[in-house]
Amino acid sequence: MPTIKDVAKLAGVSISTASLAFNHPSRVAEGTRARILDAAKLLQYRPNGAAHDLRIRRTQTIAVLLHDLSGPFYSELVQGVQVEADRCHYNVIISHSNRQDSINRLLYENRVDGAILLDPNVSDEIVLDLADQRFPIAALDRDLTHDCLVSIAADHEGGAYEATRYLLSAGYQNIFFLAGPKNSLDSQLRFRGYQRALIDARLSPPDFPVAHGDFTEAGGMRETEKIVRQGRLPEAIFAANDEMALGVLQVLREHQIEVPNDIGLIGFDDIRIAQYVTPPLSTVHQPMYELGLQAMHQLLCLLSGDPVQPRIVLSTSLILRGTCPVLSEH
Amino acid sequence: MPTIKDVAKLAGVSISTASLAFNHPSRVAEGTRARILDAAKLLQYRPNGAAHDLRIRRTQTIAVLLHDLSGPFYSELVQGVQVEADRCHYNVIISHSNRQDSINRLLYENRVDGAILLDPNVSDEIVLDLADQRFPIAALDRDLTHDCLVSIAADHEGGAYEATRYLLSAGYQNIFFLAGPKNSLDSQLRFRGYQRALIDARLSPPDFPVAHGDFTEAGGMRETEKIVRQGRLPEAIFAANDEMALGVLQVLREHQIEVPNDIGLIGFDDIRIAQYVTPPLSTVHQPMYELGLQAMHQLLCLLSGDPVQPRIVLSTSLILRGTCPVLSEH
DNA sequence: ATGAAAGCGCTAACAA
DNA sequence: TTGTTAGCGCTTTCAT
Repeated sequence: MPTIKDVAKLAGVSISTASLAFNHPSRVAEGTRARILDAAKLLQYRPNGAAHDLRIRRTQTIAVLLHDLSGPFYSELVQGVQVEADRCHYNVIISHSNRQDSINRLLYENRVDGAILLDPNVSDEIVLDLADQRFPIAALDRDLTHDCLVSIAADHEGGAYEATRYLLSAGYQNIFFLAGPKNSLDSQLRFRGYQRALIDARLSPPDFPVAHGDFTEAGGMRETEKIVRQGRLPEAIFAANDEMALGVLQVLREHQIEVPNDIGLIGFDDIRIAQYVTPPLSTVHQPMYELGLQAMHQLLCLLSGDPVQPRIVLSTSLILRGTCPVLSEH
Repeated sequence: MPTIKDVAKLAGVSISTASLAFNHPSRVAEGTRARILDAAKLLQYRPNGAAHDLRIRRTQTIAVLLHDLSGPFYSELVQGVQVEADRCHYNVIISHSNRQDSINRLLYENRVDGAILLDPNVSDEIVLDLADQRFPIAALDRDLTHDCLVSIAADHEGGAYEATRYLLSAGYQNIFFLAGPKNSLDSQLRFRGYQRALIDARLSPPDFPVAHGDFTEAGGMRETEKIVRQGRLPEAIFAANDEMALGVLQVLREHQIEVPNDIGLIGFDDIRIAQYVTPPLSTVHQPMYELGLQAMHQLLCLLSGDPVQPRIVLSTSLILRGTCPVLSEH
């Protein structure tokens, strides 16, 4: 494997001139440069990235850690990240491993200049530890404060509040909340919004009917089965995410319970499938693209020492489709 | 930023002993090791990956290049890759940039030990050039031969043949093929399968009714609109991918053309949405997970010098759902 | 415009 | 078991 040394030798110049020819073409005579480039081509020279990075002490790369990349959901996020990264000539690599050493490798070994984290597998502790070591991080859907870190999230609580309020205004009284895993911050925030809407509407706190799914379609089915079997059908269900709502919809259909006539349903996320099911799923849209864009933007500010907004919350929007009545005055 | 030198100094040992403590713990006395680890923790030492990689001349990392990561479609592929990589302690990074320099960086600058390519943006020429330079590659959905390269693909032609044959056996005669972009190998192969099925069935080659979409839902809609407007509705449509089939379905519904009674439809890929639309889309399933697994497996063989299967074709399977009649004898 | 030389942080002979 | 030493391939002063 040829090195820059071989190229220099073949071109009859010193190593430094060869290096110059690649990195600052204008600082080397045209003829010399041509000779060097020719030599490189002839030898099939491939620069060694590790040596380069070691020397300049930067990688010009940021990592995006996702624990799950199913759905165009994350695709949009990455799209946003990519656009902003491209604008500033940064490179993006995505990792979606669950192996701890693989994560460490990226975060702890200076293999990237910073990271965007959307991965519940990485504990808050680790995130703060990294930030302590001045590793710039954009954390999505976390509630963390640190001067080397920015937090970005959709307004989960506000979105849930709006959805619940809407259900209420559509005449549904008894609204069931299908939560996500107990330790999910997103789910907790969405529950809070739901709760607040109910309290606001009734003045006295009711006995919130809640079950915990696991954010999967199967989990949604399971919990819905239970509800149906117990014969205590609510007037509406607000699912903490669309995946579970998909499961709800399916079980409801199996039992010939009509949506939205017999029961209303709203999900959260606005995954692509939401618009294809029958009836199309009403849901709370998260601005994933914008989230990605902002995350990358703030991260770049962190990297360049520019002032950042340490905490960004982006608005969601309620998408009314077929699983709840569409009120004209809305 | 502390280096291994600082750690060594604080622990009162030489640099090499410190290095040993990290890389071959058993080769250093327990007490010494403990001191070194303590020092590292105290200093918040972070190994420098670039220096490490430069020295050992390997990255223990492979790149997966995707031009599009929407859909659980690619998620499954990556899942397969990851599982196999984990088994062999390799790291995986995913890149989904379209910027040429970003791609080069990964492929041409020794930043990874090998790559899995599923990205039509990278030309066959470049792929062969890389292989020439002994950069190990697993190429998906390409027709390439090289001793430093493995080709992996689903049996596009066979899958299309089976789907078309099925449509024929279900009684549809006039079957329209909605192709992908003209330069797409996948689309070409699928067309070939379709063509062969028709020829086999009729003995004399018919005038194949074909239109070219662009593999998107919007493209599917556009082409279907044309067909409908011209009033020359075929008995069935075989779409070169599910995205386009989604568009077909939608336009058909808008025109109150009933599927599968008025017209049959089969797609290709088995994206997740396929099972959620109404009626659920019949399609040809590609074993994405298996494809990813095999790609990574062969790549690892290439990397370790083990014998490889230079060309792997995995079977597809016809998934019968609601957009074509389900024949009992099938 | 070009070259000599130092050194980025690390690993691995080899020697002690 | 530990230390000495020589690079890995590259960029970048600083001379010339």
